[in-house]
Amino acid sequence: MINLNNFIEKLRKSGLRPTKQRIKICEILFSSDETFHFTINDITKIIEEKISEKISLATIYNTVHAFKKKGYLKEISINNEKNYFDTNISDHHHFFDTKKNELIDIDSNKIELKSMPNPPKGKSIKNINIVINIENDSH
Amino acid sequence: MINLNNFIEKLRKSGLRPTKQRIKICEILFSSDETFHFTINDITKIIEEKISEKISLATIYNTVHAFKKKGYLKEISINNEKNYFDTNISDHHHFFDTKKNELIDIDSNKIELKSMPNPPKGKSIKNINIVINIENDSH
DNA sequence: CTGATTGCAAATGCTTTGCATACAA
DNA sequence: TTGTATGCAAAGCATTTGCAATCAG
Repeated sequence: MINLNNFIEKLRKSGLRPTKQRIKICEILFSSDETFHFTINDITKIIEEKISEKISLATIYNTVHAFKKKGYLKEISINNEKNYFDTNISDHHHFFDTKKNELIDIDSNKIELKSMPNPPKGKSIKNINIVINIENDSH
Repeated sequence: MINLNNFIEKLRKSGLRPTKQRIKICEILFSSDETFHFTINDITKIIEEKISEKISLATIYNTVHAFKKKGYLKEISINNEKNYFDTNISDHHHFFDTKKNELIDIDSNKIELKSMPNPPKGKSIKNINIVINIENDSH
């Protein structure tokens, strides 16, 4: 049983007013302990289907970006077609199923670089982004 | 000295008619041996500045996509903001300078994975995409 | 000639913005 | 009451599409 007060607390703590819309979106995103990968379109559909009161698209964009800024979500670059967000904010990488357009987390310690190339002079490494594209066998 | 006939040949061989526009774009992209990273906007500007006759945006899109389909270009996913193409079609990865929005190639053999995570059942690895974001020192 | 290619303008898709209304504190 | 947040419709931007005019073979 999920306690909405947790979400309300969470929002308040980070300086976001706990509005009906934000709480609803929290419920959708953070009710499960499992990682949730989604596009704006995905949650918009979920809201349309499961929720009695509509939330405007602008608010959905606002909220997702606010959550990202507060560190509750990570934005993921997979390809140039879709923009994904991830409730797993830890340092990690992804499998991407190119047929099903589905993301699977890869723990950071499961994937290590043997030889790391030196960054150009005067530059240092900020972060590393690894996507392993996968497809069905028999190719 | 670049011979346009090379481009004309190249185009003909792959079944693309060597039009004025396509040859011009070949010149811009393939005259140097060095890797060239660009967005559609980049070449559009180059064409506007350096070329007497304009090439319509639709044709630029057409041509770049045709070249990609023929294997002369690779499309690169760096982030969700810009869509890059690369004249280096070999298997390789990239540094991305997040301040200058600049790409630098990393040879495939300079960056090896120590431990490779197993793909989910029934799936096999298609390709791996690594982007190392870099920034100026003193951060 | 004949089908491929170009160029324009309109259409699309996704995201952002401006502003009046509603809401939380 | 006061500043935030919402929702709508309009605007923005990158990309694609439809189609008539043009070009290559």
